[in-house]
Amino acid sequence: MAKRKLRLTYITNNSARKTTDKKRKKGMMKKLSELSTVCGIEACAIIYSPFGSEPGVWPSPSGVEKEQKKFKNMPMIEKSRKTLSQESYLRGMISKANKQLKRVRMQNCKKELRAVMFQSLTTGIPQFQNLNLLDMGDLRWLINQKLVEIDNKEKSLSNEVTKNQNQTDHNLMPKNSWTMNMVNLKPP
Amino acid sequence: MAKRKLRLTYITNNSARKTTDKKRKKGMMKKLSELSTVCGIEACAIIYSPFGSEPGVWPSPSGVEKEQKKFKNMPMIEKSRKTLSQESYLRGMISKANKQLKRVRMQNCKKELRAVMFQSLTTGIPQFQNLNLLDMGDLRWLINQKLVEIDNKEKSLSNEVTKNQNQTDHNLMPKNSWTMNMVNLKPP
DNA sequence: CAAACTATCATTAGAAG
DNA sequence: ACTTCTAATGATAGTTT
Repeated sequence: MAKRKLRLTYITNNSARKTTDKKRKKGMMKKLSELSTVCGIEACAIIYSPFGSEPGVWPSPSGVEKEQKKFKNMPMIEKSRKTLSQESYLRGMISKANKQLKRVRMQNCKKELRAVMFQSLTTGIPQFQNLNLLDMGDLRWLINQKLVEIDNKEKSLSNEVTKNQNQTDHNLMPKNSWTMNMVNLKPP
Repeated sequence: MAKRKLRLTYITNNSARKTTDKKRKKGMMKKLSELSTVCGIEACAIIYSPFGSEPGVWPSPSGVEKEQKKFKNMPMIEKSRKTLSQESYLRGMISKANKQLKRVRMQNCKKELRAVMFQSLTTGIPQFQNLNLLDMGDLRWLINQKLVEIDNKEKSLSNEVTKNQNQTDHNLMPKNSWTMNMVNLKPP
C-alpha cells in the first residue's frame, strides 16, 4: 500500500519479497497486538519465514500452543462450523465486489444514455437501437426530467411572448426537430 | 486509525468494542491473505470472538491444523528459539521509542539553549543557572558556532572600515554587552 | 544491508441514514 | 444492529542515505 497500487501477486524479486515480508509481518504483529489489547480478545498467529529464520509467532509460543490446544480440543462439529469463516470472508468480498460492479454499471449506463441523447441532439436522428431493455427505464426517467425542464422553459417563453407582443421573431427557441419531437412526446 | 488518534486501551463500551473487533478482524484477515499471496509464505491465525460466535481462523481450519501440527512437531529447542520473536518485537519497539525519545530530547535541548541565549541577549544578563551538565556541552558547541559567525562578521566589518576610512560611526555592530562578552570568550 | 524518508494507498473511528 | 460515507490516521512501496 504505497507509491503504487499493490499488485496482488507473488513478488518474484527475491530481495524485494524479503523486504516486503519483513515490513508486512511487522505490521501484522502490530495489528494483532492492537486488536488483542483494544478488544481484549485471545488470538494467535504463526507466520513462517521462507528466509531461513524462524516463523514469527504471536503472542508467544506458549500462547500459541494454548490456543492450538483449545482449537484441537474442540468437537469436530465446532471445527467444521469454523471452516465457514474463510468461506464467508470470501463471500463477503465477492458480494462487495458485485455491489461495486453494479454501481459502476449504473454509472456507465447513465453516461451511455447521456451520450445517446447528445448524439441524437447533434445529428437530429434518434439512435436508440443500441439500448437494451434495462436501459429503457432509465431513458424514460431521463427523458421525463428533460421534458419537465423543457415544459418550464416553454411556459416562461410564452409568458415572455404575451408580455412582448411586438416580438415577431423569437429565436430564443431553436427550431431543432429532435427537440420538437421530444416535446411532442409529452404526456397529457 | 481514524478520526481520533487511537487510544491503545481496552474499549469498555460493549457495542463499540464489538464493531471495532469486527472491522479489525476483517482487516487482519485481509492483511494475512495479502501477505500470504504476495510473499508466498505459510501462515495461520486463530482469533477468538468474545461475542459468542466462533473464532475467526485463517486460511482455513485444515490449514490451521496443518500449521499447528508443524509447530507441535518441532523440537523443543526450535520452539524456544521462536519464543524470542515476540520479545524481539517488543525490544524493537522499545528501542525505537527510545531513539525517538532521544531525538525529541535533543530538539528540546536545542530549543532550551536558544531560549536561554535569547533571554540573555534581551536582558543583557547571562542565565546559565538552569542548565544541567549535559546541556553545557551543547551550549559550548552553540556558542562556538555563534563565535565563528561573529568572527566572520567582525572581519568583514573591519575590512569595510579599512576601505572606508571616513566612516567614524559603524552602527552595524550593536554595542550589546552580552555579545561583547561572548566575543571575549573566544579561544586563542 | 538496514534504517530513515516520503508520497501514496489502505484502514478505520465516528457520524449519519 | 447493519450500511455507507468521510475525515483522519496508519501502513508501506519505492527511494535515499
